Amino acid sequence: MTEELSSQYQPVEVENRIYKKWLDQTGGFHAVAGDKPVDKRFSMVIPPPNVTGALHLGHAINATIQDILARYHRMSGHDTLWMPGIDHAGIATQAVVEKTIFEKEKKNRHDLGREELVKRIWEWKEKFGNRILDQLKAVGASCDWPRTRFTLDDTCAGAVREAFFKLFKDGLIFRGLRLVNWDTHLQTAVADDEIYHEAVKGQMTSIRYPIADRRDGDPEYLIVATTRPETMLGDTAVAVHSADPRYQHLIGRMVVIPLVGRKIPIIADDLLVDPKFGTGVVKVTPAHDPNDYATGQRHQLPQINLLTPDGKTNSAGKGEFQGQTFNYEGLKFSSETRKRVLEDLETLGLIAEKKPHDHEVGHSDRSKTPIEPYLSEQWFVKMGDVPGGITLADGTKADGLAQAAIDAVKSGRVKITPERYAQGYIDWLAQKRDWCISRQLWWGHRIPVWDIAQQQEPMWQEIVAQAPPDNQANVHFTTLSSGGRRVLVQKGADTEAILRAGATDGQLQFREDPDVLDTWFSSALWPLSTLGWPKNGTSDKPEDQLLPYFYPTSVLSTAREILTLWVARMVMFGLYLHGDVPFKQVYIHAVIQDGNGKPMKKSLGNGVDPVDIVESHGADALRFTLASMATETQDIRLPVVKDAQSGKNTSPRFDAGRNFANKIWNASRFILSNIELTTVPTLDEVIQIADGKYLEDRWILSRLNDTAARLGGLGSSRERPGLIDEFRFPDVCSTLYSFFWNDLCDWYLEIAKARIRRKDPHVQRILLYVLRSSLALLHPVMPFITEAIWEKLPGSTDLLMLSEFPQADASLNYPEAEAKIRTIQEITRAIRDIRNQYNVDMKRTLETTIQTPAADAAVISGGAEIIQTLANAKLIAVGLDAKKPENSATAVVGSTRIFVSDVIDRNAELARLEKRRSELEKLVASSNAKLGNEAFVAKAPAAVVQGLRDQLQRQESELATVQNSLAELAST
RNA sequence: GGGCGAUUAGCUCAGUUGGUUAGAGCGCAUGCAUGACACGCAUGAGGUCACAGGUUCGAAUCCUGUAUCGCCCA
Repeated sequence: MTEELSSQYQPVEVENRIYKKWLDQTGGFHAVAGDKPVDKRFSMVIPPPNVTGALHLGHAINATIQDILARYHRMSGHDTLWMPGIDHAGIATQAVVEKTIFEKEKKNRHDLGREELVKRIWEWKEKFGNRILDQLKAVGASCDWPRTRFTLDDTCAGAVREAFFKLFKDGLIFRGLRLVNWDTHLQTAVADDEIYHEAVKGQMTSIRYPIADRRDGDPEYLIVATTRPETMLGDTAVAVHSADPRYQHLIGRMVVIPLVGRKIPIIADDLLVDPKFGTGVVKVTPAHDPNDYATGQRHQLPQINLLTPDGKTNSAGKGEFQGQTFNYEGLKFSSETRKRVLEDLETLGLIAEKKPHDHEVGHSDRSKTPIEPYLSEQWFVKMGDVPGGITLADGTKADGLAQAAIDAVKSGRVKITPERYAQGYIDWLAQKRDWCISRQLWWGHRIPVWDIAQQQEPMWQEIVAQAPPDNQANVHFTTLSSGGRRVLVQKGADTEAILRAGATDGQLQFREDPDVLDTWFSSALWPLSTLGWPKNGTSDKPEDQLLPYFYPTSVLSTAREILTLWVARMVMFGLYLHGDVPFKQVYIHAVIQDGNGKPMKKSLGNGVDPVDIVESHGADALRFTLASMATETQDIRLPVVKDAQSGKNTSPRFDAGRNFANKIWNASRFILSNIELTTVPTLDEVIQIADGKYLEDRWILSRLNDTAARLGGLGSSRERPGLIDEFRFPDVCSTLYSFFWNDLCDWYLEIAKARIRRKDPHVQRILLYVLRSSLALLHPVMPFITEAIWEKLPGSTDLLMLSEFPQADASLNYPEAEAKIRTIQEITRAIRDIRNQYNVDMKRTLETTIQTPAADAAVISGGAEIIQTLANAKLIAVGLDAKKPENSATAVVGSTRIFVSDVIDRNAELARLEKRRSELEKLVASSNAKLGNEAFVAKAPAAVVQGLRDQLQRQESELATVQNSLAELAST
């Protein structure tokens, strides 16, 4: 044994081998639908990482958390499914691949064409897209790999089609003209979360708008300040505050837009206008600013779009003013047009003031170019309430999609941990803002909508009517309320064939919608699609059994920034499409920052690559450290340092995990090299041994049992939840750590060494039993090292990961042994303290006399062997009448006095005792003050008062003992 | 501007309904090659719980306000 285990744990040597062994023996952690009751099933879906992604610490901490849960539940005998997969991440992926192609071939997407670009992205995906999954494996993730899904694969595509079709038929998808965030470089709408804001040095320009039809007392101009003068070409009003005395009388009158010459009304809008800011007059450009858009809606103002999709001024950007013509068409909107507008205004003398002004400008995360608010036709999912309500898949009614998702959290059907995050979720949904789901991209789920030439609709109807009935149900015609376009929506491959057949005949004209769906649309279906929806146990195929068995999933563990974008939408779709919530619990994990509280970012160079840590410290060390950090606060700091040798970022925090792994390795090595057993003893055998003469055996079993109870709770159905069930991962780690390191290694192994040396078979059994259980308790957090040691246990054949998670057992509770060992530990520490204080060599045995009341004397005498071993002491006498030897040092523990002979240093002794006396006097004074307070004695619970009295008595007794010792010292 | 979080030992964090002397790891100090482990062992030092009020017999804990940092939403 010893020769094959090195004295330092080498994780790289074992991790690959162990992971392969798991894969081989479990079919890749494969789970199938079984026949267990609901409370014996456990399922999770992984938040699918982007296909372009590489593992970062956020992934690593979340994978660790999920894997702890998965392994714990699997070991608890639950059918456990952890569904893995990756997200096609529409805009991010397309941008990455487009960039690569451009760098290599100097071709853009239009040069390649749609089909070719999509083909190239698929090739790229096949080549690089699984990297992050391999990295997750390096961390130990026990996902059901054979089931790995991709949001763009056929199964997910089927779910997307089905969902879109149902939403559309129910009138919950509509076409609308809305202001969207427009990326003029990529020429697509982008979501709010794909935008970052950057401070830009700009200019606040005050422009004079002439008042039309001036009357007496009217000013000549209204002065309007703006940072974006080019948008004035699309102004459709100017707004003032209704209570502003400067302008009240002008409300309802008109101004003329310079350069354009259009007359626009002066309106009152108290939401838009802050009369204290600037001149108190605001221009309103509904088509180019979100606030103005809302204002436009309130006042039914026209919307004038000035922008072409590629960011230039369109034909609306011209006009006549004061007899001159101005035309900005074709100029770049926010740069060239702005410059020209300012020049022209300057020439006309209409600029009242210019001053520098820093403001925040939204930039596209993908192209890094400024975002333009852009009025365009997009597809939306209706989030708000619908007259008459909507019907969810279980037949119940809801006011609307957003409301259904709000109610699921409010009613507790979905429980969010930490609870405070529920409010943000509810507040966001309560806005019920319609969800723009179309993206002008090529990489993604194509929107399954076809425009039909109006006169051909009868022909369509005819073709469909001739199709098999099954297929007829898969198409839906409608006329859009906006614009009156006829469209057809369809799902299923067969109907698509019909469409294409009709088209190739040349008789029919239809145009497939060019856009793709927002990536979150397919992500929102993730728990459904990965489990096989819309199929629902409709066939005997195993993959069709997953949905009824594992849905709703048990836990979703994720980061807070996607609570709204992703979690809320999954809840919505789960209820609407399948009639139940997608998960019962949501756990939001903390975000790891660097040591200065800054988020880890590539651009800051402050990130730690988890793969580096796996290489330098081992996956178990990484996991233990991350789990120790997974608190319920929102941010956690990880001090980052650059490793001098490798030049890579790392953190000393990971050493704690590595050291713990090494400790586990060496303790196991020690135990295994000293046992001569061929099987692991049973619980009954161990209880029989514990009932023998060795106090420490009962104690360590009791400590082990307490650890199991804390981690996993009590009872087979966990009537009392354990730390893992409550997501208290740092407590899980510290409980494991203190049991294994302090109780087992520091105390039990040291006590047991004498019996180990004389090959006591009983101590071997206790050691093996405790080690085996410890490995099982540690396994969810540190799977590799525990599995590797497990292999070496006598008679070991099965995988640890498939063994039973130890349950607490009342017959292993030994409270009396725990109390006795506590006393023995105190005495031992006191003797060791004297040895340290007086610098006595470890090799010298200390002759010790202990003066103590009868009750403690029995305990101490019973534990004499332990004390003598661990403190290298020899107990000369123990008892109330034990006398202080000449020239001895004194330690005081409660009312016990410990005399260590022949180490006396009078001054040091005096100092020690004085210090303790001073501490005790303060404590006694404090306790006396409390007990002297009549209000306290009258109002505090009796138990608290009595507790304090007992404490005071102990303090006084110890103080008397110390004073006694001081007096003795003075008299010698 | 609105909401949320954090502020406890040099550092990173615990501290579960208010109640006995506020804990851990790292770091620090002293000693130690001890038949598992120096990625170790033993012992120790180190905290007016951000600040100011308040409630209470009693506050790190509850309330109000202030400051600093951070996150989310607009």
